[in-house]
Order: sequence, then C-alpha cells, then structure tokens
Amino acid sequence: MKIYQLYLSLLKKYGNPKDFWAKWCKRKKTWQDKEEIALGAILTQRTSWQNVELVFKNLREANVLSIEKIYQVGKKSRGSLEELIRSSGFYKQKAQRLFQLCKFIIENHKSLERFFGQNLKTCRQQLLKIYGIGPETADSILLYAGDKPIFVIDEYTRRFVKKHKLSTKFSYDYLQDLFQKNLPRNVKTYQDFHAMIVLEGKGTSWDLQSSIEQRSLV
DNA sequence: GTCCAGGGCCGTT
DNA sequence: AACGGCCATGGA
Repeated sequence: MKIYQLYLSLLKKYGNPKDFWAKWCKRKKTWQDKEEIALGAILTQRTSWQNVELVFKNLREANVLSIEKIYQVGKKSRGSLEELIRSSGFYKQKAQRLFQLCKFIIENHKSLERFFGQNLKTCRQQLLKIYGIGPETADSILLYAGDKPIFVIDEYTRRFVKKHKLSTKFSYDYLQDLFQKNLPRNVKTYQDFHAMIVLEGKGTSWDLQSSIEQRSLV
C-alpha cells in the first residue's frame, strides 16, 4: 500500500512516466545499448560509476565494446581483458566474471537477443548459475537490459526501505517480493521506480547530461 | 593520507 | 542466518 504511494510521489517529483524514461534514454535502446548495460552491471559491482565509465572508454577505443568481442579477447588473452577493465577495481575477478557471462551468452545462445527470447524465470536461473553473478547483478541485467519485469534490490533500495520504514527484514528475496506485491507487474514501473530510488539516494538533482552518459548505470 | 563506491563469495560462528 | 574479510581502483 504505502509503497505504491511512494512511487506516485516520486513520479510527481521527477516527472510523469512518459517523459521520465525518455530523459534517461533519449532514444530507443539498441541491442548495443543492452549489451553495454549487461556488461556494466558486472563492472559496477561495489564501484563508482565514474570508474566504470573509464572502462567503457577503454573498451570503445579498443573497439571491443560488445559481448562477442569481449568473449574473443578473453579467450585469446585474459591479461589484456584485465588491463582494459583495470580502472573498475577488483579487475581480475571482474575480467573473469565478464568473460564467463559473454562465453555463456555466445556459446549457448549466440546473442543476447536470443538469450532474452526465453522467459524471465529461465533467464534468471541461467544468470545466477554464472560464478560471480548474484541476485542484484542478475536482476539489473534482466530489468534494464532485458526489459523483463523483476524488481532490483540494491543498497539504495535498502536505504529507501529503512528511511521509510517499509520493512524490518532486509533479505533480498523478502524485499523483492515486497516491492513486487505492492506494484503493478510492469517493466516500466519497476525501471522508473528503481531509477528514482537511486536518484533519491544520491541526493542528485536532475542532471540530464550525465544521465544520458550514464544511461546504463541503473 | 583516508574514505568510500548499486556485489558476491567464502569461512567462521 | 548473520557477519567479517577479501577483492582494487580513482576521485573527493
């Protein structure tokens, strides 16, 4: 009950749903965008988005900013993949995690698009089997890259729950269920609400330029 | 120099 | 189930 009211009040604060996501996204997400979002979900684990941007810059300059290309680089030389993503921190594990994700997508599904052609539950189970991808990373990929209806619980969401005293329990599954039970099961609602929770948590005033650049941050 | 940032995994209680 | 240590960089 209360959750939905909070969602409405955030919409009021940040703008109506129609132009809210347009500001984040400006144009329709391409498959290239979606691949970046999926890769970013791993790169941003416990790391500032600023550091992740440095990685994207490297990958772009090296012309390897895609799942297929990362797979090829990782297969050929794990060391060079590590160097490319160094600035994201925890770079050895993250190189491993990125490679495992790309390998899984390419070898088992050929492309991210085909992977997402499966149903939500199947996609989620497969992502969670990849070493280094836990519930938050998996759900970020599903919601923001796959446009699948699953609510993301992260540190910002937990702070939001505490701030508004929405629960005394904070386990991932419990909170995810709590949000999903109190919201219409709708991709856009989940994306907008979570994105606005993050904005609230950052105390960031609306900054169009950086949100376009950071399109894949959420 | 110190602190912190959208996790996840592992070992210990 | 809960908690601490670990992984590592760059910017404030």
